[in-house]
Parts: sequence; structure tokens; C-alpha cells
Amino acid sequence: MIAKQRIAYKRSQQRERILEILRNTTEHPTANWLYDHLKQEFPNLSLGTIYRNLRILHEQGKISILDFGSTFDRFDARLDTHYQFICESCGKVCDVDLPVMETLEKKASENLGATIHRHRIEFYGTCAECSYKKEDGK
Amino acid sequence: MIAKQRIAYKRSQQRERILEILRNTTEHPTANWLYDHLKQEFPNLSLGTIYRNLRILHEQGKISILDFGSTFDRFDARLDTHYQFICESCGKVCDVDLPVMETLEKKASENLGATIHRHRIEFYGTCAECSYKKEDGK
DNA sequence: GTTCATGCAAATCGTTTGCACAATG
DNA sequence: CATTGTGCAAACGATTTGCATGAAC
Repeated sequence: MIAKQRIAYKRSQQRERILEILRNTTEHPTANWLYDHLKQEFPNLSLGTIYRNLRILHEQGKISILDFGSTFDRFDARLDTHYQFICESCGKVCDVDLPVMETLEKKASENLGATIHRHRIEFYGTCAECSYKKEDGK
Repeated sequence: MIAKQRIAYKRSQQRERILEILRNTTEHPTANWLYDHLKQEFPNLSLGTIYRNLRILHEQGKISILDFGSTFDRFDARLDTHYQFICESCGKVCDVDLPVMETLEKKASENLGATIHRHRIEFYGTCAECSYKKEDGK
């Protein structure tokens, strides 16, 4: 478990673009989406680079990693605690505008005798568009 | 998306034991844990069988699948909504005894115009034992 | 020039699947 | 005996990693 000694981060075009895109998207892209998207700018781009940079951005505390049941992670430049909704029909992930309940952590903490650093809430269901599609015709 | 036509489920020793174990464990075993555990009873057991049966038990509504950020899923014979705590130090998963907040789904639903079927809450932190270990010595 | 980042391909790891054979009903 | 389940090994898909080359400082 000897962590590879890293002295400093150097800048890289790719990393800066990844962060920029994440900051300008309300969607929560997957690694693969980022790859497809940036492939145009960097024709030789590789998926390894995407993943390495996502990990680095996460280490730097600049992005967060949202891991749901789905096989792939979603990445987000929003760092504050916020809740998510996942559409089980189309897979879309979006933020839910509900006040964050700090008290929950306290209660759970007392309950378990554990130290709690953070919590997540995920809502699962069918989004407005998908409900609409299902209603008419097929 | 042609679902393989299944007429009926037949019983199988392996499946019954898997369910039995899940019902008698408060831990939330991984597929691999179940495999190791049952390998003694069924020396030729294969992981494929574990996964197939877990999926079938889930289809039958007898177990639930808990998927966290960790690479592997956890399985649970408790079916009612309940919240989880995940120790970031030892990876243990346990249930949190807090009242289920039905109203949350309603609020989120109004917020998004979506239909919400269920929600999950996960707390992340350090469990009592791990906190204790860290305190003294190393 | 030393260190970090890239691209590429191979490796990893949890999970799924195709197939021939065994168990169930 | 028709159908489902098993074991095995190969396949899968998201992510990671080793290595030689290229960019940053």
C-alpha cells in the first residue's frame, strides 16, 4: 500500500477541458460521454486519460463521483451535498432541489455510535418526459 | 429485448441455501462471500450459479440488491425500505434504524414532475469499532 | 533535465453467458 | 421427457495499469 509519491500536479489541456465541461453541464456525464465529447478536440485521446484525470480532479477536490447501481459512474463538478433523482426508464440523473437535512446525520450517528461524514439520498422513478411518452401510444 | 420465456421456477438446493443464508445474516454479503461460504456444502459450486440465483431471487421479490459505490453489490433479504450506513474504513454495511420518510418522495416528486417509486439514503463514515482502533496506537 | 501526463494495449475485476450435462417436476 | 438449474470456461464492460513517448516546469 505504498502510495506512489506525487510531488505536484502539472497542468494538462485534457484535464482542464474535462473540468470545464463538467462545470458547464447540468447532466452528469459518464466517463465514456466525456471521451466521445473530447475525442473531437483531441483526436488521439484515450479513455485511460479520461479516467486518470477524473481521479486526479477528484483527489484535488474539484469534482465528485456519483456511483449508482448502474454499472458506470457519473461525474459532477458540484461539490455541496445535494440529492439526486434517477429515471429508471431513460437513465437520466438530475439534482433534486430539497433542503439538505443535516440533522439526519446526527440521528444516524447517535443510533450507531459511528462518525458520519456525509450522506446521500437517491430517488428512483420515471421522469416527466418518460411518463409522458408512456401515456400516449406506446 | 425479447425476454427469455420462463414457464416456472424449479427448486434447487443451491438457491434455497442462498436465500436461507441471506435471511439469517444481518451482514449484507457479497456474491463472493456467499460463494466462499457455500463452497463447503457444494464443492463444485460456481460463481455463475450464485449470480444466477441471486438474480432469480430478486425477480421473485425475495431479496433486494444494494449497490453502492464499491465495485460489488451487496444482497439483502430485507425487503422494506430502510437506510444504510457504510463504514469507509472497513467496508461494513449496516442498517440504520431511522423512520422512513415517505413525505420526501412526495416533495421530490412535486419538485421534478416525476413519478417516484422509491428512495434510498446512505450514510458514510467510520463505524464504532474502526474509530476505536484508530484512537489507540496506530 | 526531471517529473508528470498521454496514448496505446493489455490486464483486472465483478458479473454475465453459451454450452453440455444433471436435477426437477 | 420437457424444462430449468448447474458447472465450467469464455465473454463482457467499466475501469486500471505498465510502458515508451511527449508536454510542463
